[in-house]
Amino acid sequence: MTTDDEIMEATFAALCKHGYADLTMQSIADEFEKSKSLLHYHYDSKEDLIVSFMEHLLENFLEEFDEDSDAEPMDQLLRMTEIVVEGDDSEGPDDVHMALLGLRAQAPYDEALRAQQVRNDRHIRELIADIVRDGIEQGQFRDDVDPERFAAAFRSAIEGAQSHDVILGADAPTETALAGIEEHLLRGLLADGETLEGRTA
Amino acid sequence: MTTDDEIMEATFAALCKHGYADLTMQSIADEFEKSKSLLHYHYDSKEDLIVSFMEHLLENFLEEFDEDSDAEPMDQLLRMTEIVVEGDDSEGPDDVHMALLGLRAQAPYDEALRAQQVRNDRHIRELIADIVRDGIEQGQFRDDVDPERFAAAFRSAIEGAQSHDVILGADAPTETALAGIEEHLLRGLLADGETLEGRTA
DNA sequence: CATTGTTGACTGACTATCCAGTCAGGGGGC
DNA sequence: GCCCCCTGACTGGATAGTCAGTCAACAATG
Repeated sequence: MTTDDEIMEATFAALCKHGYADLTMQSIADEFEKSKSLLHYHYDSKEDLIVSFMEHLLENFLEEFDEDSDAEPMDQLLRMTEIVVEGDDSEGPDDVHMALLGLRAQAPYDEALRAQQVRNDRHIRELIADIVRDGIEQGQFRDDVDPERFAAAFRSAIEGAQSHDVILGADAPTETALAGIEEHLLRGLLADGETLEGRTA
Repeated sequence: MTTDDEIMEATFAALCKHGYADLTMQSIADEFEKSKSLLHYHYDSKEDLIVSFMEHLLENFLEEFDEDSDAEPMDQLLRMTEIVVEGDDSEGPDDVHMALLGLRAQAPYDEALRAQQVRNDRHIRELIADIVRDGIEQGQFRDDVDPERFAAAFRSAIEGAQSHDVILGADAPTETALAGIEEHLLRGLLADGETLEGRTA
């Protein structure tokens, strides 16, 4: 593993432990074996490091999701719902999302962060819209659905649910929200004769 | 206006200007005419002040929304969508939401903040579920809708859209998200014969 | 009425601590 | 020898919180 990878991991660990507001270069350094000075050697500033970390997170999500790009459209949407709202079981459940939430909240005050977030948003909405277009072409989804409009609403819903899951912790109504998204957003997508039976988010 | 009110206003102003991560007692003090020491005189600690501020925000939202509790159910949902996603025109558009986002992101690391957020969430989901129940009773909404499940999905969607609006700023697809929520979430609520025509979010 | 406490709101100066970033230099591979 | 990673000690500035004391309002007392 390269030093840069180690720094990304340490940043992730520190962010989960302290949150963005209390994230310091020292707390990042404490999470790996080398020194704080080395962070400044590899990155010009704290902001520089954070922006790199955000790119790193986006790449990770895309790798994670691209695994099954040949699945059926509805299954892909269900899988995305699952990954976004609950997280992948391969890592700590809410950790990535806690880190992400802190970075997002900082975006309005930091142009570099905001720009990265905008790229992220565009990428994911296009991903959703493409899946919807596939579903329409294959006749599984209604053909009067506007893919972009659906993508915007769907992404708001799953990221909203993700935020609640992280913010409210044990008191989050995550299962209810998932069921609601499935029933009220995804089901309306289906063409006549198609059904959600046998699939689960 | 009492001193406490002034402090709440100053906290709000400082939070909008600097974001939670860079919020200091000094930056709050700079936003009003009295001294930083006075903040410590009225509140034991920074955390204490912030929690009070969160209660203050919730009260404000409820007052704002309770204005037209006798409107028709669908109009109430549309109005809530509008207020949550775009903000009320009476104040700066994104300011409250920027402040809110920062506080939310901090909740996982601060039990007092999290507890306040949980109360907030319960209150608002019950508000939505009650509106849905009204709509069902009045025959405007389908009677096979589960109010709690809808409330969870709806709240995720509008708060997700709110977050995007704040995070992405000018690049946010807010209009598209609003249209998507209206079309894919709210329309599915309507009983046969009812229509969204003539209403707008 | 005038003097004398008393209390609550408020302040400026202070401190101990912590922060991001710097810098001179160590050490190992090529 | 020279470049590339890397380090520990350092600095100047900022931070939350403290503290002694000011000031105006008010009540009680003579």
